[in-house]
Formats: sequence, structure tokens, C-alpha cells
Amino acid sequence: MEYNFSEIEKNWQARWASEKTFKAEIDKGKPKFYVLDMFPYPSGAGLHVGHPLGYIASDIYSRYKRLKGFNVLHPMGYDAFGLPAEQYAIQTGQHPATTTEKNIKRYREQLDRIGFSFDWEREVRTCDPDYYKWTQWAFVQMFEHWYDFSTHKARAIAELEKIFEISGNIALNAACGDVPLFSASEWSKMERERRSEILMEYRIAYLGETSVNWCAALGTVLANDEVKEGLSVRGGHPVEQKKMRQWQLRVSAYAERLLKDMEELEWTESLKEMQRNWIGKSQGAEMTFKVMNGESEYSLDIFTTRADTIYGATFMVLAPESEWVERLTSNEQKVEVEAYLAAAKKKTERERMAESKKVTGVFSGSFAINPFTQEKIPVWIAEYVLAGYGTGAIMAVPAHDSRDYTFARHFNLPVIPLIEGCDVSEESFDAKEGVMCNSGFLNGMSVKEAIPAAIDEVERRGIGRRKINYRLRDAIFSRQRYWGEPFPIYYNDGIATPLSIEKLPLELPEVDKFLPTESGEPPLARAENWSFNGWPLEKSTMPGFAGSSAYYLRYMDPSNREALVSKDANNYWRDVDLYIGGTEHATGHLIYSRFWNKFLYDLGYVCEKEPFRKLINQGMIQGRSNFVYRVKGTNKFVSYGLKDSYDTTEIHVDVNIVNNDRLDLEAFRNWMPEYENSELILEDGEYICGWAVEKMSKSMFNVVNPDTICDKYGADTLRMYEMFLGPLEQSKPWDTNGIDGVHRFLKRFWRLFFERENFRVSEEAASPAELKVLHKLINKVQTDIENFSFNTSVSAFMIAVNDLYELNCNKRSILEPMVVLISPFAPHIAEELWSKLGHNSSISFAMFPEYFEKFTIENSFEYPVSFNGKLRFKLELDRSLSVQEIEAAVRSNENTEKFLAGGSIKKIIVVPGKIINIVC
RNA sequence: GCUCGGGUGGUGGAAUAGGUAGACACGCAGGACUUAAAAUCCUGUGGGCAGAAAUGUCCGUACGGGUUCGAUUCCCGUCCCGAGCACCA
Repeated sequence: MEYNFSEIEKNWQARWASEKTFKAEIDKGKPKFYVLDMFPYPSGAGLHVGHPLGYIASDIYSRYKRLKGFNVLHPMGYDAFGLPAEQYAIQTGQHPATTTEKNIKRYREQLDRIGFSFDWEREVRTCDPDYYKWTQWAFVQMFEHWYDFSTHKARAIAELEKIFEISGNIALNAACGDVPLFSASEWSKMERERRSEILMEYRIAYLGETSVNWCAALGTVLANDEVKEGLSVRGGHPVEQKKMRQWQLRVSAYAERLLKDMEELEWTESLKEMQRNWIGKSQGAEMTFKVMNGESEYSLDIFTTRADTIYGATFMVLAPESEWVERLTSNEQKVEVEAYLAAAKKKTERERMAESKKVTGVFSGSFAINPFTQEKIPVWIAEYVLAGYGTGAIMAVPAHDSRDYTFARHFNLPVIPLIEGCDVSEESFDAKEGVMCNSGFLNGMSVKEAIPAAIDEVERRGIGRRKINYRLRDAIFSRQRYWGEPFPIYYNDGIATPLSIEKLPLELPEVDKFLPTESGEPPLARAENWSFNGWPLEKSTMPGFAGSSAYYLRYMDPSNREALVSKDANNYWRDVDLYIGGTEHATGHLIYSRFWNKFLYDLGYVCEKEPFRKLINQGMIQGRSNFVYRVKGTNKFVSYGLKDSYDTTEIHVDVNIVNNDRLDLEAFRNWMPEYENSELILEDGEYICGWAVEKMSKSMFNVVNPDTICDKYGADTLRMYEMFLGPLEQSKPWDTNGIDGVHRFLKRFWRLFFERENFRVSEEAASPAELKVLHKLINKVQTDIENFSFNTSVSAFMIAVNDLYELNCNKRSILEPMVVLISPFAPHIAEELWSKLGHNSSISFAMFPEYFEKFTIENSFEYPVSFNGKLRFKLELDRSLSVQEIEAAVRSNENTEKFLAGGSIKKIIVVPGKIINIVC
């Protein structure tokens, strides 16, 4: 009987859907297991063969866990708000909702063909008002809370107002912006506007002036993780710095917890490292310098991690955007400084980065006093100091900081070495090692001793204190775009006020065009009556990460109208046990989501402080492009092996008309009109194409559609082949060439159950040799799945099937467990054979937790062997024994007999005094 | 520049508490079946040398050293590739 995969797959997919096989429900009698994929943005191009890689892996794991008796939650949905749909809408006038809906439908069709065990009843879409109601709700919660560093928790704004009434903000240790100290009586005398301004500085979701990444081409601001190398991640447009009043989330308040709680997560070290870098904790000191601009005297704060180098601070530097620049520019220097600032301002972020090696700067005309040497040192303004980090001002120690060094050499400022024996004639000495000199009371100490000693002295003198700084900035939350969640905020007399929960969701209004208005306002300004009770509503929308920050919680209870997630559902499903997705979200989504979760945790809405316990980053699947070689100036194409004897141009050719790098000549001539009459110069009667690994994209004609593979080979082959391609976490090119091997294997597997046309499975008891094949496989597949080493388990199946052919085995006691074993990988064929073996219900209902254990070596196999084909044990051997005597001892050992199971010894490797390996 | 990964046949990749390097698959070559093709099955396949052959032998896991009876695996140095961060004081 033929392995008719298309019929088998169609039937079982229909049956899974109609029987709701993968519907997950709370079952307190079973342990839960939550397997989540990063949900896709449904783009217009549809899925290519690289997209499902992670979904296949998570599906294998989900199905495996179900077999082991877990109650598995495995949902899927769509991250549906986003820029491409909006850009497309601007070009075509089609509503983004329409194109998004269309794309989702297409995605769903493609996904369904691969046979995933998703519970589609839990599907979420971020653009659905019933969904984004809870995104808006969370935002309102953040608006109505502040962060208290003394309790390490978010607390209600109402509590903050009480504190202000009783004691002002003097004793407060809160995450906040720039707020002057005030007493209770001062607070009581403040106007409503002033109070709301102050409260705004404390809110976790707040409106504030900040330097933002402005992308003129997109007409919107972008978050730091949406900008790479000065260009927007989406679209690659230039980005510049601009001061704007924007909604922000006080993520920085959670920096320490985000850092600390990561320790216990099962994430890869490199991913954790990326987050650590992004959070960028550094311990040091804040120090105050006296600065003088002519007669006026000020106190300027700086941050440093190297307080020990204070004696070598020979000048100071301000960021061009620093508010100190104006105060500290002397009249004589005014013209020069203004010219410098204007030039700096004009540069885009990209230009600034490209020129980062160029040294630029200008003297402000002011001087500071080094508090330890009492020297008068100049204050400069330079681009290499960033306004957003620390205080936007530094003390420069050219001898021990390479950036200060380059600057000092360029502008001829003094360099004072502070470490004995260091040579600063060519470059600075940045290492934190050596013995201090030229440093007053620090002389003779090692750097490691000097750092705390210097800070102690600074604190004793009252000119500074210990300080921890984080690189992590607050997230800019406003986007001047249409296709996103509207802010549930209106401006009552200009005061930002949230809508109450009963008014949510605040739905996205209709607009005539999806572009900004002529006056530069966001697209929502085009909406008629965009107001609440006559007050204007906020016109920007939320960024892409808003909707993806809590979606894993919504899956737990997707249709709840009263809450984001019920207590009951949350207490059962708790957190994501396994999260699979691309590494590109390492510093965006994965930070925001953790922050969002921690905030809801503080408020008691969720019960776990971390959302994603274990995380796997699947590698990207790249394209494998094919080339033909056109002889320049002709319509002749020469085969790969002959191309060097001609002057040729390399041209991409559609990989779908190439097989094993052999060009389908007929298809090529029909591919494009210009090739219709081309002349092909062959070698050995064939046209061989060149190839290269590139990004999978339409323009390179190397996109392989999973539908094509499903048509030709079936979903089970696609699933197994994607796993067989290589380690899950590694990036690798897609190469359709190898797929035949996997397809052949499935056909061979199928034929194990048939004799000629008949299904024939024997009820006879299995032989030891047959059992050995099965147990070897169970052992291997189980450990491989647990380690996400799916490529080697596919190999293990192939070996087992080959072995069974050799043994001519068709016994139920061997084949039935094999069907169970293979079902996570190739569920359709497994279901079909399972039903042919006489089982009525789906193999997914089989759920034998014991099935895997039953067949592990320890529990059932009588041979104490290691399955690598090697037996290892220690024998008490005398080193004087001859080779023959050792062999005799090995042969007569009882373990050897058991291991051989009737086979014979091929080779014995004896390592004196250690191990004996027997190969059979 | 800094921080992580990683360099194994023609190709994708196996194998590390140090113990037969190249599992499994692709490709290639040869063969069986067939009028033929497809499908299926069998055999060979890292390189050199010797041999008619079975086989033997030497060299081989980026390069150079080291530890060890034994190194793809551990240590030191060099080169190359990939990813991330990039004036964070």
C-alpha cells in the first residue's frame, strides 16, 4: 500500500479540527506545561520555509509533553499592528485592517497545512479591540502607579498623594524625573496644574520631554531597539535626535530587578549577556565640582566609575545637549560654541556615529576646580559625551581613559599618569590594575583599593556619594502613526487624564488618509470628533511592543471580558515553560515583556515574577540561491564548470526551476520572456548552476514556500527535514536537495507495516535483538527531545528503521511504540498507522506517561549497556597479562555476554588500568 | 575596539566526565529490477602509498605549540568566520 501523504494529512488535519483534539482546558489533576512561540507579524509575503522552524520544534516538544501526561497549553496568534500594513495603506488607500485580515487568513492556511497542534480557540490578535482593551488597561494602570525604591514595588498614585500631604517628597525614595524638594505645606498650596505636573514625574507611564529618535521618513519616533546603526530597523531610513514631549514607560525603575531575576532563568548565556549589556549596570560615584563662568559660581555633578583617578582629572566635558552648556558658556566663547552646537545638531545619528573617530569639541570659557588638587581646569563641550547617560557631564582623565586621551591629545590638554610605571606617551592606560602615584593620599594603593578609598573620601568631604548607574533608558511609548493602539487618555484643561475601565477599549477611529496632517500632527488628528466629553484625546498611538508585552497572559484566558486573565487561569498556567523565537527580540520584546510582567506582579494581577522560564532561540533559515552565467553582451548562458573560459555575468535564477543544481532548461526558457531564445552551453549534457547562501528574499529568487514542499512531499517530510537540517539554534541555509532522504525514510517506515498491499503486523513476541533496536531508539529520542537535539533524533529513527529491515521485523510490540515515538515529529503518518493498529482515538489522546519510561534501559531492558555500540566496564586486570589473556577475561565476563545478545565481538580496546571498550 | 559563539569529507552535519573521527543524510560512481523511465533495492565513497584482491600502511577535525599511554575534545598562542554591543565615563 502506497504512502499517500496528501490524503492522510488532509484527513487527520480535518479530524483534529473537528474533534478539537488540541483544545486545552484547566485540569487540576494534571501538571501543566505551557509552550509558546513568538507570535508572527502577518506580512503580505506569506510564510517561507524558514518561518515554521521554531513552530515545528515547539510543536514536537508540545506533542512529546502531551504523551508524557502533561496538560499542554500551546496557543498561537498574531502581532497584527505594525508599520508594513500602514505603509501599504498609505500607498494603496486600503485600510490596514483589511490587508491584515487577508494576510492572517493566508498565514493560517499555510500554518494549518503543517499540522501544528495549536489550540486555535485561544487565538489572539493585537489589533482586535477585545484584545487591546487590556493593553490600554495596563497602560492606565502604569499611569496610576509610581515606583517606590524602598519597598521595591509599584504603588498607587493615590498613596503618593497621601505621602505628599503628610511629608512632601523629602523622605521619598522613588523613581522619578527632575523634581524639586517640597514640604507638605508647600504641596498643599500648589495649584491643580502644578500638582499634576509633579505627579507626572512619578508615574510609571508618564509624559515627558526627552531626546528621541526621530525618523522623518516614517514621520514618527522610534525606540532605541528599533534603531540600528542610525537607521530605522523597519525600512532603513535615517534617524536623528530631537527633543519632544512623549509618553514613556519608566522601565529604568525596574533595572535592578530585571538584572537580578534573570539569574534563575534557563536562557542561553549569550542572551542573558545581551540583556545585561542593555541594562548596563555600572557602579561608581556621583561627584560635585565647583564651576565658574566669570563671576557666577555653580555646582556641577558628574558620574564616574573611576573616582580613584580624580588627581588626573585635567579638564571636564559637557554633552552638547546638556542644559549646563548655556550656563557655562562665557561671552567670549559664545559665537564659537553656538557654531559648534549648530553643526552637531544638524548631524543625524548615523553621521555622528560614522564620524565617531573624528575628534570634535569646543571650549566653553568656564573653569572648574578639581576638588582634590584645587587646580583650575577648563570645561569643554564635546559630542563624545552623551546627554542621556549619567549627568551628561564628565571629569576627563586622559591618562586612564582612551576617549579622554584622544581628546586631550587633539586639543593639547595636559595628561597626568597616575599609575606607577605606566606609559601614556602613545595611548592611555585603561586597565584597572597597578599601584597609584601622583595621587595624594591614594599613593601606594592598588587601583582596586583606591577606588573605594577615593569614594569614601568623597563622601566624607560631602562632595559626592556612591551611585549605581544603568544604561537602560525609559521606553518611549508614543508613535505618530495610525495602525496601533490609541492611548486611553484625554486632556482635561490640558491635564492628561485616563479613561476609566468601563470606557475601554477606546477604538481606533476611521480616518480619510493614513498620513500625518498638513500641520504635522499624527494621523489620528484626521479623525472626526477625536474627543471625549468635549476634551481632546491623545493623537499618537502605542508602539509595536505594547501588544506583544502581555500576550502570553491573555492566552491563558483569551475571552475573559472582566480581566486580562482570571486569577484561576493564571494560578494554573502560571508562566511559559518553554518559549521559542528569534534572537532579534533579545533587547526589545524580551525586556519590555519582563518589565510589563513585573509591574502586573507588583499589582498582584499575576503570580509569577518572570514570564518565560526557558527560552530557545531558533536559528534563521537562509536562502540558497542559484546562478546562471550569461556571456557578456550575448544571450548565451554557460554552465558553471565552463564559466571561467568566458567573460560572464552572474545572474540569479529561480531555485524552483533548479534541481540538485541542475537547471531545468525548458522551465528556464519559459521563466522570463528574455530567456526564451537563449542559448545554453552545457557540460555533459546538463546545465550546472552555481550557488551561494544569502538571505531568503524575493529579489534573489530563492524563496521556498512550505506549500510547495507539502504538495510534493507532505507536511511530515517537511517537519522532519527542517529538524534534520541541523541544530535548532544554528542558522543554516535551506537546501531542498536533501529532502528526498527524509521522504524516503518515511516511505520505508510506512512499509514496515505492510506486506505487499496488506497491512500485516505480527503479534509474535519480540526477540532480544529487536528489543535492543527499540530500546536504543527510545533512549536516544527521549534524551534528544529533552535537549532540543532534534536533528540527531531524526537520524536515530533512520538507523532504527534500517535495523528493523535487517531483522525483518514486523512485530506489534516493536512497531507500536515506534509509532508513538515518532508521532511528535511526523504526526499524520503516526495517526494513520495508529488507527490501522486498531486504536480508535487520536494518538494524542494516548497519553502514556509511562510509555517512555517503560522502555528506558533502567526499567525494562535487561542488558546493562551503553548504546553507543560500546560497552565500558572496569576489570581488575594485571598489567602483565597478555592480549590473549585479557581478551579471554573480557569474553568470560557476564556483562559482555549480555551486551553481545548473540552478536560477536569485533574489537576490544584495552586501556591499561582504566576502561575496556568492546565494539560489537 | 570589546563580549560571546564557531572552524570536522564534494555538501548538511555526527561523535567531547579525553578512548574505533566522519554516525545519519545529500551528492557522486557502479550494479539489480525494467522495453524504457519513475519508484525501489544493493555496493562503494576523507586523502596518499602498496596490492589483482582481501588487506596493509602513512597522513588527516583552521594553523603552531603543550599536557597525556592516547586530544576533534583540555591548556597557551596565531589566523579566519558568524552574532551582539559600540563613544555608557
